[in-house]
Amino acid sequence: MANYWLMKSEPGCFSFDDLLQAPGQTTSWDGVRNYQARNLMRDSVSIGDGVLFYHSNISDPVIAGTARVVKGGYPDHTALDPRGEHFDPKATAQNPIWYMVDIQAVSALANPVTRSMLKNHPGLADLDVLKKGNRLSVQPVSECHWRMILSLGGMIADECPVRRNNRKSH
DNA sequence: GCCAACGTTGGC
DNA sequence: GCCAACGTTGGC
Repeated sequence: MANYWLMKSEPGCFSFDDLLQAPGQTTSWDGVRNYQARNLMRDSVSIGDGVLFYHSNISDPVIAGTARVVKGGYPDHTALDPRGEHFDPKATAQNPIWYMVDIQAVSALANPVTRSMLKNHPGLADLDVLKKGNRLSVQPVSECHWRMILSLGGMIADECPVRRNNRKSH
């Protein structure tokens, strides 16, 4: 069963449009230098998983589009390049320390889902990216949240069936 | 531009 | 191993 993730990028650095224009509409998610995000990419992010592409650190943060994982965790070789900005002197070929995945664009959202739209949706109250102080650049997203967000984005018609079925027990 | 929250570093 | 200092993230 595929999993779902939210990945953050500052659009001034790399935007969803940049991904659409990249060769094969694919990019390596390199340069992540946070152990928690590293562990997720190394151990959990797998081929076929769904990705919400989130534009962070702008006046109106937004989920711009969706992508899919086309290559699971593998060593981030940019840590080995002494001239690159992601160089880590502690990394070696034998002990790469840092890992990355490859993602390929699937589609821009018909209606980009802004942060305020996310905050206004009661069903998304516990979405990780909305939590104060959450800086993790790769975050797990439940299937329920995934569906709600794609629904807000005008990509699918239905909302989360689990939520509908559980409503009586709340 | 401000500043709260977080992760990392390094002295002890 | 503690924790203060620091740098970074990122919403507002």
